[in-house]
Parts: sequence; C-alpha cells; structure tokens
Amino acid sequence: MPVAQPQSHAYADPDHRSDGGLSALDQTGTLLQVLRNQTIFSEGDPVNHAYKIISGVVRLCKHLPDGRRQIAQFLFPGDYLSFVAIGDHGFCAEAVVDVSLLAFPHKHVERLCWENPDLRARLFEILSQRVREIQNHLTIIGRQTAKERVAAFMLLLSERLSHGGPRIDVPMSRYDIADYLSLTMETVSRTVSLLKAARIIAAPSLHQLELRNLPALHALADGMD
Amino acid sequence: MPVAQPQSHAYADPDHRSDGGLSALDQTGTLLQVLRNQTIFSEGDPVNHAYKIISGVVRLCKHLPDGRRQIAQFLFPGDYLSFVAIGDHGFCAEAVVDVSLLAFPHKHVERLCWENPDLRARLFEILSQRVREIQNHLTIIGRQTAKERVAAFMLLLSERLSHGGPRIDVPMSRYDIADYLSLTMETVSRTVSLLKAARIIAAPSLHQLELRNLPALHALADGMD
DNA sequence: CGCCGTGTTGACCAGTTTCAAGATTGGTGG
DNA sequence: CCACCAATCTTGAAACTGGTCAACACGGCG
Repeated sequence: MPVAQPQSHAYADPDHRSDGGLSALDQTGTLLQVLRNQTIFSEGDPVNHAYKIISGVVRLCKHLPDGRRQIAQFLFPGDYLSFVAIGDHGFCAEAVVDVSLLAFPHKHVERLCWENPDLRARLFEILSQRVREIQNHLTIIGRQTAKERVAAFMLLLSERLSHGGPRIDVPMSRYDIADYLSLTMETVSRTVSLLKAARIIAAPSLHQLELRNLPALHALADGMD
Repeated sequence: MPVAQPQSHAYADPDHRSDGGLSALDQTGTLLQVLRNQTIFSEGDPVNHAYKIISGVVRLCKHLPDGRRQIAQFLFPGDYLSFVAIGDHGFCAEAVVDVSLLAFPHKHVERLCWENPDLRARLFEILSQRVREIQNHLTIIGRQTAKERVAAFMLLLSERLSHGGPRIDVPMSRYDIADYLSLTMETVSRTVSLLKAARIIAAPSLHQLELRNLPALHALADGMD
C-alpha cells in the first residue's frame, strides 16, 4: 500500500484568527501533495498524523473483501482528517482529485493540546460536528430513496463547493457518488437524468452542476415528495 | 415532548479506577430513571446534560416527517450519551426498556474538563470510538444484505449484552431492530427464521437468543457468504 | 378465557441492481 | 486540428432483494 509521507517545509496559514489554537496548530504542519486516486492512508495503518485539507477533495472509504465499497465522507478544503488518534485507521483515505494537505504528527498535536487545553476543546467540537454529520448521512442512506439521496448530495456539494454562483463543479465520479450514497453508478446516473428532466438541475458539462430549483431540491431531500 | 429531568441525590460510583477523571465525573451525577419507551430528550432540544447509562438500553433515533425512523445507535450500560455539547440535539434518545442514568449538567462537565484536561482527553477518546462505530454501522447499512446486517447485529448484542453464557436476552422489539438495520420488521423476522433454520442461532423464547455457530455468524457479518 | 400488542408467514409488488449495449468525454498522438 | 482510443457515463431490459399488504399465530395480562 503506498502511504504518502510528509516531506516538505513548514507551511504558514494566511488565515490566522484566534480560534482556540487551531491556527497555531496549522502553522506547525508540513505541506503534502497527493495525486488523484492515490491513497493517503489505508485501513489498518497505524495512526501517525492528523491532516488538514488545503485544496482538493478526499474520500474516506471502507472496502469489503468482495469489492463492495462504502464512502463514509467526502472531505473538503478546511476539513480536518484523522485527528482521531486511536490505534489503527478504521477507514482509508484517498484523494478524489489532486490534493494538498497539511500533515501534523500526532505527538505534536498531543503536545499542543496539553500546552493549550483550548485546542483540544476545539477539536472536540469539530469531532462532535462530525458525529452529527455522519449520523445524518446514516439516516439518508438508511431510510431515504434514491431521489432523496441524490438531492441531499447535491445540497451537500452546494454547501461545500459553491463559489457564490449557482454553478458547482463536481470533482468526483459517478462511481464515487454511488458509493457515498449506497447506490449503484447506474441509479445515480438515472436519477440525475430525472432531475434534469424535471428542470430541478442543469448540467452544462459532465462534472458541472447548476441547481435551478433549490426549494424543490430541499423538498426532495427532506422527503416531502 | 416529555423531557425527563434529573431529580435525585448524588450517586456514588462503586467502580472507582483512575481513568482520566471519568469516575470523578461520575460521582457528580444525579440518578435519573426513565421508563420503557419514554423520551429522554428530543431532536431539537437544547443540550443541557450529558448522561451515563447505569442500566437498561437507550436508542438514539431520528424521525422523518412521514414516519420513517432511523436508529443510529443502541446505547448500553456504561455508555456515555450526549456529551457532545453543541447547540441542539441532532437525534432523540428514548428508553428501550426501563433505564437508569446518571445526568451531568454540561456546565459541570465543562468545569471539570478545565480543572482536569485529562478528562476532556478521555471524552475525546470515547467520542473517537463512537465515530468509528457509526462509520462501521454506516457500511453495514449501506453495503450489506439483510442476512449480513442481522448477523452483525447479533454479534453486537453478544458483545454488549452477553453475561458469559451463550444466552443473550434481546431487549428491543423487532421494530427497533429493523430501524437500526434499515430494514422492515418483516424482513428482520424472516431473516431470523432463516438463521434458526440453518442452526446458526436458536431462540428459546421470543426475546432470547443463543448463538449456536459463532464462526458462521462472523462469516456472514463479514460478507463471506 | 379472551383480548390486544407483537411477531411470523405468505403472496404480490416496487425500487434498485445487474447485465449489456451504446454514447460522451477527455486525453494522446499523428 | 482532427482522429482515435480508453475511460466514464447513459440508457434499456430483465432479475432480485427487500418492501407492502394482509392474514394468522403467539403470549402476556386483565
């Protein structure tokens, strides 16, 4: 398993607010580049570093022995990754597109946390938020239909990848989307076509998306079909 | 929405190891009893207390507007609950059977965390473990078949409720199990019957379970069908 | 003893997957 | 700049898993 290792010099975060020592932490990271579809770490690897995503998108996924795959989360610029420091990784992390990350040795994070208890409190908050997100994801996967799931996914993208305008570019493949939503690629494709036909979305190009009817999307995602 | 409130006197934890201030925390809790099927807190309620389950089983669930329900977790004696202190509850907590809990005002927990940073580190670990559990649950729900899900559930029960012997008593209804596994009650029932026919389990009574063939169960749960 | 909530079983149905055939897209090299 | 190729995506038809609806059984309790 190719495991990317930090190699570069210290990185200075331009955005340096007072945020419970988070930006102080960021300053200690080393920059790391990972190419599209490369593995950042694999399931079962010992946890050595925490990461912060600077640019690109990461998928957190689990592979079953027979090839089935579940993507637990997509992580976007600004997200922290693997600051859960227990034993081995329960999931593997892969770059959806070329990614740059800050890497922090866990020992380092621990030290900072002891010097500045604020920091751990802040990380605790972030982790709490994460729990909430996964639980919502669980409900979507567990109890919503294909249409509802795809709608929810598009709203996620618009929250995390919108550059102001209505146009979003979708960095991941249909296959990734399917494994995130626990569907097949085909079902995702069909459902997107359906939403296009209903004028709820438009797709100027394959990996671009325009949400034409936000209220309808929200209604769908919330199961008020 | 009936929200149970702590009412009782301080509770002394007999099990008082040095565990990062966790038992110190436990000593500050007030005992609280909640009857079967009563709500401990609802989705959207402000987060005021953290809890530790002393006895009984709790379900964490989300209700969709149209009646669909997803149970994110079952919580068992020893589990902490709602120590994620951000704004409002994202899920509701209900007693599966009569439950006794310790309740801790969150302000209190915060104060203890500042006095003793160990405690927050410990809570962080617990939360990390929780994340891992939910992610595994997500994979089960998302990518495994009915048989695999039921098998995984039985293994969970045996981990958390086994009293040494091979006999487990199953405190929750088929309906609860279904909503935990994202199936219907009927499918759970059928699948259990199937496993009985295959001599993998036995069910001396309706809410009792005996795992007759552990290896087969593990094989099923891991998708090596 | 009989009732009601809960669990089981059966027959049928629907949404999603599977399998298979094309259509787009993007990258490469002539 | 275009042609071609591989990868990705779309669409269609058939199969299947699990869901729905309905009847029935069980079991605890008045």
